[in-house]
Amino acid sequence: MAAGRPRPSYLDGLNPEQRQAVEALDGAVLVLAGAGTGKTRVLTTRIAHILASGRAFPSQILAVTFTNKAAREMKERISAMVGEAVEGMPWLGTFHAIGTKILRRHAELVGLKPNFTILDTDDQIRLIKQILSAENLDDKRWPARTLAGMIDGWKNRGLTPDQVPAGEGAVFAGGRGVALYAAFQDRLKTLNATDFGDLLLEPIRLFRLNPDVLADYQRRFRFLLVDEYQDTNVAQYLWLRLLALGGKNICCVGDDDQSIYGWRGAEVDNILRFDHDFPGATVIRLERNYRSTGHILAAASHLIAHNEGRLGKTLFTDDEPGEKPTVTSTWDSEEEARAVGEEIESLQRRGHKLDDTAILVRASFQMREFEERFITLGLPYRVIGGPRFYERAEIRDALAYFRCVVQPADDLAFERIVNVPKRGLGEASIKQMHDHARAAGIPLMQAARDIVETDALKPKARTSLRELLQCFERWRGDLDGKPHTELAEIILDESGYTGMWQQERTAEATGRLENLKELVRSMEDYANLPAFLEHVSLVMESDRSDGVDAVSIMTLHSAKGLEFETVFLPGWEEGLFPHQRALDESGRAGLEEERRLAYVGLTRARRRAKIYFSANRRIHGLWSSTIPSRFVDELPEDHVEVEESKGKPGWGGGMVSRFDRADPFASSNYGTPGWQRAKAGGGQGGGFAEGGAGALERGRFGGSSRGAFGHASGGKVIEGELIAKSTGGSSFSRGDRVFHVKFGYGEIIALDGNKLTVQFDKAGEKKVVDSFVEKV
DNA sequence: GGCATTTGGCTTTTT
DNA sequence: GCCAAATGCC
Repeated sequence: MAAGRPRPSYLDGLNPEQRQAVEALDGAVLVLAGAGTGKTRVLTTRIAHILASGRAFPSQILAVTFTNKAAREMKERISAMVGEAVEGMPWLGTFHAIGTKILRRHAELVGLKPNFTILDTDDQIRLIKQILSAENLDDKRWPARTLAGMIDGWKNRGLTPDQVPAGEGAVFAGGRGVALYAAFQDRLKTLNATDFGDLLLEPIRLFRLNPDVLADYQRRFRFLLVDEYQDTNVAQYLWLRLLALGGKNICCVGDDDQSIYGWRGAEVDNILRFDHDFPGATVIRLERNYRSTGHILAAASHLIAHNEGRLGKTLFTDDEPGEKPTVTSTWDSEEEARAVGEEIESLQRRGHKLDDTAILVRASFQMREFEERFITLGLPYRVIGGPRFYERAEIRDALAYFRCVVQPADDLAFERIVNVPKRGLGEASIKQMHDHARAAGIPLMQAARDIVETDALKPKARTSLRELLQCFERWRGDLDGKPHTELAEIILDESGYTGMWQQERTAEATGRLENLKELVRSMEDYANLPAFLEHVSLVMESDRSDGVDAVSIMTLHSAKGLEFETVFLPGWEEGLFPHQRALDESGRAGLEEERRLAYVGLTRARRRAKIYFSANRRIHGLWSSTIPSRFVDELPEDHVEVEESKGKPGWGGGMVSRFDRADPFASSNYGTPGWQRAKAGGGQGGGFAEGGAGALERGRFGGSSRGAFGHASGGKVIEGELIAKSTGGSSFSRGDRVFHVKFGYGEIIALDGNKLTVQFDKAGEKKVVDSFVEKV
């Protein structure tokens, strides 16, 4: 791999923009890589190029990703290009893994010991619960989850307790939010633990408090590379920015149109502001798409063009136009699943592989209907995502045992397993230990040791606690003596943990025992127990794909980065997609993120994209009539095919059946908000009028005066902003009784255009748009 | 302390 | 309507 050669082979096959992105090594570079434009290829080739050209040693390159999967993939691809040199790339990993590495090296500087534990979300919440109950706060009124969410939010924004804006902490527990955050941080330090947020926040604090340490890393990292830059949160941005100070060579790759994690703290602004943050930055656009056919790309591009806050790219392809994406309406979600099932079977008959097929849903509750249908059909499928291996109770219990052996001060782990299996050590016994531990300022396990020597506990409890403690002593003594996998088995056995599941003799218990075996097996790859635990807190995946040809079912979020020959996109209905909550909570920004999600969904398809919406869907148990998603309207007419529903009657005509029976306001299909607005005629009424009227016209599928996807008059409407543009059309008046799908029954107490103030019987006073309620 | 019943919530998810 | 968690009872 001589540097002198005119054109190293790894540059072969790159298009001019990709090549520019690979070769522009100096200064700040932003690569705006549209969907399917070869983003990962550019990133990995760029690293190969840095190495091959001798600009830096592997250890001088910092390359960060979000997921372990992405990091692994990058490692593999780089080593394929440059050989084993990657072995020496110690700084390629997730933000959290690299943060941990830095933090362990300098733990003392931020009040931790190098062997600190990393708490996952579950531990974090249990700890917060303890703090809340110690403060005598009613956990009904002030749930630990809520505070955990707030703390995560602050950490995502890089805020330590003293930096939280005054007003923000005030909303929790009567102004005690920030104090509780501070208390939580204190507890973490006492436990020698961090949560995920700290893995970013603490390095920032470390760097700020110790400029010499920072300078050291700034010197070390000659090149910085960041994957999925649109997903970075403020803390990650600050972290990067500190490291990049002094005119570093930083290269961020991302796509603002695929930013779908705003709700967990990602700041699209980071990418939108890049050239402001790094003056003189080179911006390179990758717009040549190698994935999808022309029609799919056109549909996706046209859809995403409805977003305002974007940098703008124009994707193009040399591929044939191919099949137009289809839009199919169904009567209800059951028929939708049936239609998708039939289509897949038909594709299968024509020789398509199920592996090349995916169903991408907005919310996971949608999956069940497809699963049920596929079971009936005998169609193999796999659900991607869902509960992760290490989140399963048995795995967490086993890990807690191991943690107690390795880290006697790990109170959370000890508390988790002290009475699992049942040892007669209930709440009362645990309280004893807690009180003593707190009073003496010692870890729980040590407190337990003291208590065993007194007669504070009943003889029975005392004996079993003593036995447990003796076990831990013994296991700890074997840490160096026995191979760690063997020790792990001994621990699970002698503690009675495996015995507990064996006794249950249910299919579920068998599965759990399998998982435990799998856990022990996976330990073989690590040198010892501590090394394994270190790894497991950050990584640990369950995707054991079994090699069977099967349809993939997953959420749109987990589909990002994947691609399939055929993609089914069901549930394109207002309220579900875009999701009502995204609109309510984040208004326009929420809508744009939902639209990006739709864009991500469409661009997963190589040759076929099939969109569905159904007229009725069960939401929280209630059958509700629904309206096609505005995203359907935003697809370009010329690039989309409208299909008749496979099932019998489409919309207008005498539909009957289940809906009528299950519907609380029976026989009133024609009285639903959609119909009322349709009757009122087009743009009136604001709210969903546009979608509603259009939908019904399309519903008959006779084609309408506006064309299949003609845009109705009136501007875009975003719920949550409660646009009052309607005049006259409203048929409501004060005192009317109304029904709302979410809030139930209530009485109108005030009107303002199409905005109603309703006193709901159960939900209290709310402001709603009239199109959401119906007269009763 | 363990089991049965009631309650509440219900978008997306990584580390 | 369904599920997990929390409460209440024995």
